[in-house]
Amino acid sequence: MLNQGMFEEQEMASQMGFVPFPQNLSFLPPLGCHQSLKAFNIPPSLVADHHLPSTTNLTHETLLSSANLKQREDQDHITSDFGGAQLLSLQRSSANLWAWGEVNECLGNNKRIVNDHHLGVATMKMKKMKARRKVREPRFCFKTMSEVDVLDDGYKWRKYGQKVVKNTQHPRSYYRCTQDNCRVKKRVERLAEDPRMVITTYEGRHGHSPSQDDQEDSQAQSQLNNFLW
DNA sequence: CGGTTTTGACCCGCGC
DNA sequence: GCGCGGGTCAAAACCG
Repeated sequence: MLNQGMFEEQEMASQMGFVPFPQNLSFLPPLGCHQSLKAFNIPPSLVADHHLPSTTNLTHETLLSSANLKQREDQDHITSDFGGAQLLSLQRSSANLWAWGEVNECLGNNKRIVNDHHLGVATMKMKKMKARRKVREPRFCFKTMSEVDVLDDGYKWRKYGQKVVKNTQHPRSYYRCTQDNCRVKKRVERLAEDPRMVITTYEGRHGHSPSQDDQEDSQAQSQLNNFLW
């Protein structure tokens, strides 16, 4: 829940026409998304909200951060004071409670070694799938007004699925980072109520930097956006 | 020809 | 237990 102070803060910032993304975060949103926001220079009119449109029973997603587990633990009582830029709520959502609970669980169980040699291929596959779905990374989500569905955030993505979700006319697309050993995913969809809005949800954290080429592209994109805005 | 997208099938979690 | 809906897989199609 946002407290009254934060509402006022947001209101004020909106009137000023700019939402400064906190630069002095010691714990950054996953995946270098802060970089994306910074690069895109997203004003409040375009970052209308931060929530997580998903199948989870989430009512208020946050622009959360996740440098490490301990910091997550400490965030329960933080009212996001980032050097005066109290514009992002840091709150433990139900979805992320679930996510972090599972991360903890997996960390605790990482000594478990299973000998799968005797198992059939199908069973192996199933176990892999279960293992993969066991860990749900923290998510970071923002909403922008954009003609294009996929914002260039400097990373290379490969689409691995598309789904029409219930009660929406626009399909949701699923992307995975193409970098080896990088398991970061993102979902892109258009808001049902306002198709001009694109909702991008990142899951996980990159363990690498964007490619040089893409960074240049991103800068070009950013300049284009600045021009348009 | 290699990387990417498309798309139907499948799996899993959840609510009833 | 069953059905529903979201998320993922993987083969085929596509593309540069």
